[in-house]
Amino acid sequence: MEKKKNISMAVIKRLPKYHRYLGELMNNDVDRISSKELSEKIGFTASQIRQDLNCFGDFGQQGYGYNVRELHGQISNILGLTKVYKTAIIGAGNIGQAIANYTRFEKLGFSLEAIFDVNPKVIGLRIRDVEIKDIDFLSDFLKENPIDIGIICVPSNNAQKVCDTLVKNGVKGIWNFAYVDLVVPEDVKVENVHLSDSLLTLSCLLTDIE
Amino acid sequence: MEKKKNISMAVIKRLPKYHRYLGELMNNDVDRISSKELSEKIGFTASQIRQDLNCFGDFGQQGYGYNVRELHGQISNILGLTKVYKTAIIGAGNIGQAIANYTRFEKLGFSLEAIFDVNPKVIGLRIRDVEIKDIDFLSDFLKENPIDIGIICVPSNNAQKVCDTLVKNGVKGIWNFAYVDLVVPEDVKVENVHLSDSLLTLSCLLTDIE
DNA sequence: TAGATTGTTAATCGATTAACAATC
DNA sequence: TAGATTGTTAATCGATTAACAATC
Repeated sequence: MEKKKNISMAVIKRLPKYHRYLGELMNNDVDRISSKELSEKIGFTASQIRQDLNCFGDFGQQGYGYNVRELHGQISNILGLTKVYKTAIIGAGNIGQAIANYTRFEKLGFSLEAIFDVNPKVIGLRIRDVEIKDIDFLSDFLKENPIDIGIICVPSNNAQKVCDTLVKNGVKGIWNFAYVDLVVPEDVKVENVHLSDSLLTLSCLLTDIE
Repeated sequence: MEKKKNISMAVIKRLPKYHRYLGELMNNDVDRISSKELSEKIGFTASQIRQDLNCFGDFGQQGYGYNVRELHGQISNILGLTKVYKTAIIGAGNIGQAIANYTRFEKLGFSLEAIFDVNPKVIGLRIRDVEIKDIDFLSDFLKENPIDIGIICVPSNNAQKVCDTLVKNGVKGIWNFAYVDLVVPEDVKVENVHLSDSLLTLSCLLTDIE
């Protein structure tokens, strides 16, 4: 096993979109596609598509294009969708509950193992068969049940503390919905969903200036 | 009023982060900050910070740095936070309800005017004093009540249809949580929150390849 | 074989960083 | 005035696009 060292973040950020479009093509029983055709659907240039894919291997065939099913499988592989990731949600507020209720993530191979919260009113409740546990037991739980991805949905002021607990107990992936930038060791990966940033970006695009 | 024509998306995407960090500095009663100090906090280079800010004006002062309160105000202005945006949520499922329950967006000047759904079980319910309306009345509602930003939280297969209705009734900003790429006229801006893409990016970062 | 389309190198474009004169 | 720090130009770096030989 060797790290994907030289793959730029720009490329990685495009991979999920390839995965999605190829999945749709598969569902529509399309067998093959050229970079040119895919380009028209997905909105990247054909050149960029070929460059991106060639970061990972020679998946195409001259004169033919790409086999949709095979390419989808390759990208699934690159995205790490061939294994099951164990996840835990910390914070069962609005966003935590929303994420817990999603079923799409399960289908992609992300298994929700536990939910934690501080609020006695929600502790003991169940979301899709997963009981909300007292956050005081987070550390103990992680020691017994290794988790791959911690999904942080607590208020910003508690997020770093929760993050530290996760990291201390071996969690290597953090999906962070709190509006803070978390500090983690180098081997821990953080992916932020900063909804306010997203909304402000939109607001900026809608605004003219003097 | 003149368009921010030559500002790259890379710069725009950083603005919310400036806004957030400067807001925190203000809360901590910091009066002035140099690009170097801000660089250490925010994680961009000092040079990049100065370049970014100079896209919009000369906000600093040689030998002194930037006045925190003034710079925060300028960025609020650039982000369009000086006006109130009227928003409507379409789709009162998990994510729609979560967004509706957020109060931070109200504080930033985004006012939730209405919520729509197809499900008779939720129509008539209220989230923070906003009643969930029948989606059949969306078009009529928009004609009477101009909306700046439509927040699409319906399932992917209905998203484009909802989007078309919004656009047809003058909505210029779409905050899209559905997992599709929407087609809109050039003068309509779409900001996507594709949670699956985000999770898959994280999964990719956690994965080694052969 | 002829046509199509890849993989890949080279050229271009854009974004980031470095440097420094201007100036508070 | 001396020191600090900006605004801005120039240099570098990286990402995208174009071009085309290789080859199915």
